[in-house]
Amino acid sequence: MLTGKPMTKTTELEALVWQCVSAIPEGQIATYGQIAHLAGMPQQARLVGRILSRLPPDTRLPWHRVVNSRGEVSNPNLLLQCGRLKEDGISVDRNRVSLRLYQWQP
DNA sequence: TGTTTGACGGACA
DNA sequence: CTGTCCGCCAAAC
Repeated sequence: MLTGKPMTKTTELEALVWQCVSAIPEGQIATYGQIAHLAGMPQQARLVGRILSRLPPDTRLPWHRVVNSRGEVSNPNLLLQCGRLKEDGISVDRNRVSLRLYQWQP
């Protein structure tokens, strides 16, 4: 880690979240709560959302594969995320995807 | 220092 | 299906 920032608890969790998100296969999706759970912090889906909101715009992390528990795109930039999901071969209808069809089962 | 805000979630009406 | 309520918590005010 050469961030210069102190290794606080949240930055450690941040790295864990990044790792979980990067593991989501193309063509599949995960929920914020699911990532929170995988990262060992169940019940803190909100924190996952905040961590993703801080990602640099040029990141390679497939953050677009993360949606809320109802399969809705929560990202303020709906067009970008929906577009990327479609590139992954996922059908998006009214800012929504089918969790039943695409949710990742680790 | 107290309050509000969010890329959330689950229970319930 | 829609909407309300509450738990969660770091960051921004």
